[in-house]
Amino acid sequence: MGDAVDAVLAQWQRERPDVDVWPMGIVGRVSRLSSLFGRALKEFFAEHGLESFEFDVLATLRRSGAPYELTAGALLKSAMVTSGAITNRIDRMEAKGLVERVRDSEDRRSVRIRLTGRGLDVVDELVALHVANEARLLAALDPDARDQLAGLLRLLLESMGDTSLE
Amino acid sequence: MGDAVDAVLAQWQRERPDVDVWPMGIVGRVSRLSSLFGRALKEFFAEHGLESFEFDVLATLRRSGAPYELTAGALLKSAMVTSGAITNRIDRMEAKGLVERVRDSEDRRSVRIRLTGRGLDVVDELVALHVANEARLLAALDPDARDQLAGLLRLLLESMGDTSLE
DNA sequence: ATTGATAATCTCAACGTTGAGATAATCAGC
DNA sequence: GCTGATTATCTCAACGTTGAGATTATCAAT
Repeated sequence: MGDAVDAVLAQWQRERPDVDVWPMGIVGRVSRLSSLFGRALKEFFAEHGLESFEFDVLATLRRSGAPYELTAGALLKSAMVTSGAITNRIDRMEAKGLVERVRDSEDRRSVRIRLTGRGLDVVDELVALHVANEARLLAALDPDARDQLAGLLRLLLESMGDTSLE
Repeated sequence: MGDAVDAVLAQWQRERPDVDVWPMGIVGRVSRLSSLFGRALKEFFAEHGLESFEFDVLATLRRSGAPYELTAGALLKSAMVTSGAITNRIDRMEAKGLVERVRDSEDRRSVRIRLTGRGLDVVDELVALHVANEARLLAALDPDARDQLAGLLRLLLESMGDTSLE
């Protein structure tokens, strides 16, 4: 009974009973869980010859709908990384033939990143397997618990301004 | 109404109605939330002249109780990073006078990392402020919601083997 | 039209992590 | 006591991200 964070909370309670460290029970767990999920996904994608970030870019383009293209800026926000990272990622994915850069003729500052035929095939073949793998990681939750958890996380994200529109 | 992940789920529903992507509603939110928490904490610690990882090491040593020392290996597991990263972090914290290395006379392979007086002062002064800052980030949750969320996250962590003992 | 402000992307040096291998110490079995 | 396996930490080259600045394009106001 108890995860690693329970042990942390118990230690604080013993050492600093004057401080109620309950927030660590949430922030700490979110952080550890994110790290564990990240490792599991990395392993899964490696088995399919992809980096995690590659699937992330492919999926972002795929779910945006035909013609499967977005600006570099849109990809950057979605991935929550800096501009240098996106440039680097797209460079490598372009070299692998998963995406291509298309200069926007309307606004020539923009670069549209477009899924290639191969990129579309890869993501369409993988998405169901990926979701099944994630479902496996979440097998400890019954359907009610899933909804509760998603709802609580949504509440926090909204309160921190993580909305889609802006 | 709706966070960024809701928008992602709606896109998938439109583009690939044959795949039920509910797991992304949890894995994706945990990942985004962890990233947002990380940024907020980084900012908070910077205001107090620390890196996030520095507080993390200080706190891990502090809550272990007197004499406030742990092996490099214990710190490594707690921080979920690799050995190279811990060596590097301790090097820098030693240079700043926050911790010191003590070779274990029982097992001379081990190195015990010990809080200095200054390190102890820093963490003891900061922990209450840090927790208050985290509580601010979680203000959207009422006490019941906090307990529910912590419980659901614990369930997942336990199922993924994130236990304290081993 | 010109000017200045804003916007989108790319460049690149500094920095931190990873992860395999090196080093050194301890343990288990013969 | 040796020998081999194991354990703990450190080393270091490869790699990816950050973030400030450069570049190029567009927009707004005059």
